[in-house]
Amino acid sequence: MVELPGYDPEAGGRGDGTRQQLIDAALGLFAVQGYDGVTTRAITRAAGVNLAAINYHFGGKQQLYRAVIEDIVARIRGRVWPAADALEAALAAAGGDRRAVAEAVAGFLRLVLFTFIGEAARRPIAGLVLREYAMPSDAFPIIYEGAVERMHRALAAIVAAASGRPAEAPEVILEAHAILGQCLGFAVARVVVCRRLGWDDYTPERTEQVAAAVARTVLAALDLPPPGPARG
Amino acid sequence: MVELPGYDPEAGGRGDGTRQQLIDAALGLFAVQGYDGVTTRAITRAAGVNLAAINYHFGGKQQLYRAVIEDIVARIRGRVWPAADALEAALAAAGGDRRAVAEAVAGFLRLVLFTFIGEAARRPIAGLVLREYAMPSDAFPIIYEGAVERMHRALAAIVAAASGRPAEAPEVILEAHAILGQCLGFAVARVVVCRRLGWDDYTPERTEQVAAAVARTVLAALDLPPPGPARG
DNA sequence: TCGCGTCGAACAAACGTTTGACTTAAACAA
DNA sequence: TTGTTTAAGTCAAACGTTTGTTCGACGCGA
Repeated sequence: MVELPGYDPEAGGRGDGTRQQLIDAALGLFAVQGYDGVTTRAITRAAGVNLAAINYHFGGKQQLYRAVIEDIVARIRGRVWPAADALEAALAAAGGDRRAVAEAVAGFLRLVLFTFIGEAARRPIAGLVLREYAMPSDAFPIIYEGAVERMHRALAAIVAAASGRPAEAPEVILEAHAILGQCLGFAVARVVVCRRLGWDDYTPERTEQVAAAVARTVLAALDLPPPGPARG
Repeated sequence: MVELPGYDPEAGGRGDGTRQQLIDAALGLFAVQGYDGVTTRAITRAAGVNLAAINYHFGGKQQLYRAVIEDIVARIRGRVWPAADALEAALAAAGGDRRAVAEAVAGFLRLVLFTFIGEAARRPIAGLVLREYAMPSDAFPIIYEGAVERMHRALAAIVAAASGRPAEAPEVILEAHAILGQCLGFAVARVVVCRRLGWDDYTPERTEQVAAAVARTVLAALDLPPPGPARG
């Protein structure tokens, strides 16, 4: 983590290691404490680099934040876009087979949930995204166009496929967002969920429980067959 | 603590007005910009009072924040607790009448939604609560025990009544939270919803649309009859 | 008179940023 | 090889500003 000074941790320029270390450290801190709650000194200390490195590599705290956003959007995009494409292809291929639709939906929801609350390493990503929801900065369009909108359209396609209504209809979009909210709710209100259930934190097993509950609720809401005990 | 019974806010001491002005101004600012994003100078300027008033009346910025939390919890409690009591009474009275259960549920959801996103004046409340979800301070227990848990238990009672399972079962609690998430999602991701639908902001009419979409989704998920076009 | 509340001014600490000297790796000439 | 140059990167120290907080004087009703 804290690389020894003087030597390049990776091939290429000497400073590439410092740059990435700053982004990684800043991601974790921004996600937990917010932009204003984090000082440049805290970031550089966590990254194990000199205080002046932020301004040298990024030009300032604000530009570092933007770099962090671009970094996580690239990561989300690599995960969500292929899944969204696959989902829409599966919906088209399913035709009227509601059981096939249900399975595609459940799989997509599982991926969204695990992206949000699954691995602890991925949690800062959700934290930053939710923070941009609550207090959009000028980096919000990057997130929206790079990741959120694609996921949202996929969810609208789900509702459209299950109900036969057009995916662009406002009520379909609203219902799609209601479904997204079910996933979001477990990310944004983690503290509440854990407190209610006596959990200290999410674990992979508990995330499976959450995913199962969300799948039950969503599939029932869409009048799709519930997930069978075993694959059909 | 912030209680006023027996005392009237204005006619009493000279400083009672200043105290409330500070709480009101701080609520709006904290909700939009977060604790660290707001300076004591901005608060006192917005409240139209002297800079030293915060420390005189509350002892510091942190204690002012706590007073704000206690203030909004009292407001939420006055709205949510009676509704939750009424809901559970209605559920008990409904017995096996699923249409009656559906109506009680829809009414409760509407109230929750309007509390979160309805009137613009009430929006800072949701903003602060969601902020405490994301970054719990030592004031979080006040919110949780004063408002959130009661609402959460009412939602669990809904799921229990609709499905016949015990309200304390973990999967029932999880599904209840999934329902809450549908409401939360429209508060936390207001920017996304508005962007997707070309809205500039929520209006009372649009909140009705949202409430209708949530009601459809939730009632379908609980296998309850959909809301009729007119009251039955 | 006293005590409460308000006010402008000032405080020390922390903030983001800048500076200039130093270190390092690679390129070039002999 | 050897010596020099060059540019990139690192570093401790300091910059000016803003932060939350404190202070002492002042106004006013009791």
